Amino acid sequence: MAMKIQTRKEEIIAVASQLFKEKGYSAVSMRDIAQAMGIKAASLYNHITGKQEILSTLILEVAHEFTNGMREVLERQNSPLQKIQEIIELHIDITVNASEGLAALNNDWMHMEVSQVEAFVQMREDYEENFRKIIKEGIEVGEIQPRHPEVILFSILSTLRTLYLWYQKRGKLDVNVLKKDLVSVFLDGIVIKN
Amino acid sequence: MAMKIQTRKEEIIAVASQLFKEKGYSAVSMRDIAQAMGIKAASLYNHITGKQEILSTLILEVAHEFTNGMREVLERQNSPLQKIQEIIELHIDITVNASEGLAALNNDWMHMEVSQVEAFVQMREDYEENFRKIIKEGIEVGEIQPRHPEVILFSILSTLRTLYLWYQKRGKLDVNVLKKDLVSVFLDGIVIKN
DNA sequence: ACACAAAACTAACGTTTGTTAGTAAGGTTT
DNA sequence: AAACCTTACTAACAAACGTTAGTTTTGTGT
Repeated sequence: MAMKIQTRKEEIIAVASQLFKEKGYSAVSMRDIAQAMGIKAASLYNHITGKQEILSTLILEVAHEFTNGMREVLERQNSPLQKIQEIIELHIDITVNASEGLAALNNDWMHMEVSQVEAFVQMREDYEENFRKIIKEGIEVGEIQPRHPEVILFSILSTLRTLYLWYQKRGKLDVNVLKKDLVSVFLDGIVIKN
Repeated sequence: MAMKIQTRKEEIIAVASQLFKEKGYSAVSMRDIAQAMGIKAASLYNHITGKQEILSTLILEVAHEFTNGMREVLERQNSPLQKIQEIIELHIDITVNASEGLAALNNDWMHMEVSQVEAFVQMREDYEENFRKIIKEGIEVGEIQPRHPEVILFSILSTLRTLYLWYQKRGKLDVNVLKKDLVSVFLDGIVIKN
């Protein structure tokens, strides 16, 4: 369930995120956003300072959800395998609830202001480093197969990051089924052993 | 090893694909491309008919590599599991050899002409449908775990499609190690069974 | 009914966009 | 040396861009 829209600014960001998802940030004009809201472009500036603010608000909002989610996973101090399962579920939950911002986060982060790009890249690297440590720990304690950690990290993260492209297109796959199957694919693989 | 550049048109497309990868098609101007080549924007039009032609040439080139690769996989008539392994290797090979066009193919296909978008989407759907059939067949003959085929399809394909973002950033992972580990992650999973 | 703030409007600005026209420089063929 | 491509150039175009200024409409509280 999406959060109820309260302010006009949030409404603009919601409409814009939809358009960004379809065509990308650079291909969406302020006039496009305004038209989608039934107003004129100049009117947008009563609520926001500029186009870049729409983008960065949108991206940093979702980025913080990931950062907070990761912090909670680490705080619970479960086993590496359980942590990985929780991260998979975290991504699925965010995708289901905030899927609009994910396209911008994945594809348009480089169009924010320079200082914000730097902060974003740092956040993303920290996130990946946390994930990498969990995988390495799992290998060390013998829970995870001794594959190149980078390959495992990238396989899981790629899938989770592009989930938004896929969810809702394939008519309403149940969230819990998705969680179960996705965890199963990554943890157990797809092969049936004899 | 990238193919040696022969015509001036190919050179333009090579330079443009690099820029598209960094900022996206819409954020790259003809003047940007020209400057990267050390000439003026108007000079580009001696070799190409317009900006969209650069994009569609680039995208359709790579798309055909995938289509041809899939056809060869199907022709060899191996077992479903072997076919999946070959598809994974196909993507890795294309990523290593033609990584520049993959960003445009993934993110900017909607900026082609309408008729080309339609052709592209059809090609992509056919490709996915072929892959889906392989997975379903694998489940039927008992080679693959009875998970939702869509989840398996999407997991593998998401990873393969965004491989270009990772490869070469993570300093020169050996191609054969990558193939082996990636196949292993998807087929066998990451868990060590007792 | 009046005042005030929120949010819309029109009009315009300076840039940047993709692209075209016309032309000059260089190399190769005749 | 003349003719001819190829490929670059300058100059300019109309359209679209993000954004600002100033003004009018709309809704709410007094």
